[in-house]
Amino acid sequence: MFPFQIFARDPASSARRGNLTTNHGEIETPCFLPVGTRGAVKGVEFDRLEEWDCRAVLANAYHLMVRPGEETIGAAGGLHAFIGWKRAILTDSGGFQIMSLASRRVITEDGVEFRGPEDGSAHFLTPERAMQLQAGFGVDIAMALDVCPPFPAERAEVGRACRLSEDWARRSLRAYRGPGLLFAILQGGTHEDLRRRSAPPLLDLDFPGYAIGGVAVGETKEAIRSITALSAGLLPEGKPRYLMGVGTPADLLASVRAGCDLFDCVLPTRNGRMGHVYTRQGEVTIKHERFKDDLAPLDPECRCPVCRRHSRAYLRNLFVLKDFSAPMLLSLHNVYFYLDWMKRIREALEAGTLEKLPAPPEEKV
RNA sequence: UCCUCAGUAGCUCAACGGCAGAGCAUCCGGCUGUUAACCGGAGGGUUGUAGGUUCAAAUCCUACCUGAGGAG
Repeated sequence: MFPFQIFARDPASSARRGNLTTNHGEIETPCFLPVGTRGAVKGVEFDRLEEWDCRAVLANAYHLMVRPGEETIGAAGGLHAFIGWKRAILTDSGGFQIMSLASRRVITEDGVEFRGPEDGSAHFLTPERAMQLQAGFGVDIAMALDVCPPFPAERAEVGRACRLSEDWARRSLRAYRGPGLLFAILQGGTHEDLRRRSAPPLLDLDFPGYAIGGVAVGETKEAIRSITALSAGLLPEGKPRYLMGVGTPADLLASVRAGCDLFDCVLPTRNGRMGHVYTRQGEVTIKHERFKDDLAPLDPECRCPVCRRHSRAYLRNLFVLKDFSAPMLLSLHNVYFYLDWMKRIREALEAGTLEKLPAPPEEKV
């Protein structure tokens, strides 16, 4: 039986409610995966994620290859055992690092060579190597190695990224021998024709799932929304669609409506550490002086342990004092908020009320 | 009572005759498959006080005030 089943649809949009079966439990979609690049969701314990019914986290094969290395993870019995997480793990292959570490890599038809200050040595990543890593880690969802161009980028560069990503997807599929599901990634930047042209060859390869990549790398919000909607429509109806790296709570709702099923984003954890939190009322920058004596919780309707116990004034004080608990507590709230937001989206989908679900404002409180 | 040293941004200190600066703090902005508990911007001064020397003084001189240390 195909691991992805859809059992409810939104009559007013392309949104669907599904289940993705993995070797480490069911992922109820639409689903948000907290980002744990190096095998830890920064500031948030796995106990909490389990308690909050988080079904999957994202890690990064490239970063784990650099540190601690595949031997260490292999000796531990795989990535789940090494990090102590029993539920599903999705690993990105390192394609994003081709963009984010652009100053320290050389890209060729064969693969990409990274060299940098992490441990002083060079690391070569090919599609085959990325598959070997992810297979050895024993992850539940592995990603093909792709090339993620930044925005803005020359059209020719985006076109080259599309061709390489397609070629590398083919090589990834041929090389992957792991226990998980392998997803391919659609590129094309903001160019509708490149997206349209890139999708069919990938679909011909018949991956069990497809991702939309190269989104939210510098474009406007409008571009993010339109590319996402276009790309989702190019991907198979019956397979999971993973929108990589997106986004804000409002982005997530819009993308669910566009037909996406899986999401990850650093915003809840990174912004939590930076003192920026998401609430039903809007976004709160906790360091602002106006919260100095605000005894209300971050979000009065939030049921997270931080909002149940602490006031904005207290959290601001911790943040201003640089107490280690501040970034942790704010990340905790944000991750809870994201997981809860996706749960509300799923419930609305099941109840057929998604159309009426209001997105949290992106304005500041 | 005398001697020595020190007083510069909220704090710690630079500048030692030639445009008064930095770090931290404060305030503001940014962050979308993490090189990020990060990056960027702004505000903030009668240089302890009062005189003097000089084209020019935070800087040199005099007195006073405050603080630290020492002597008696």
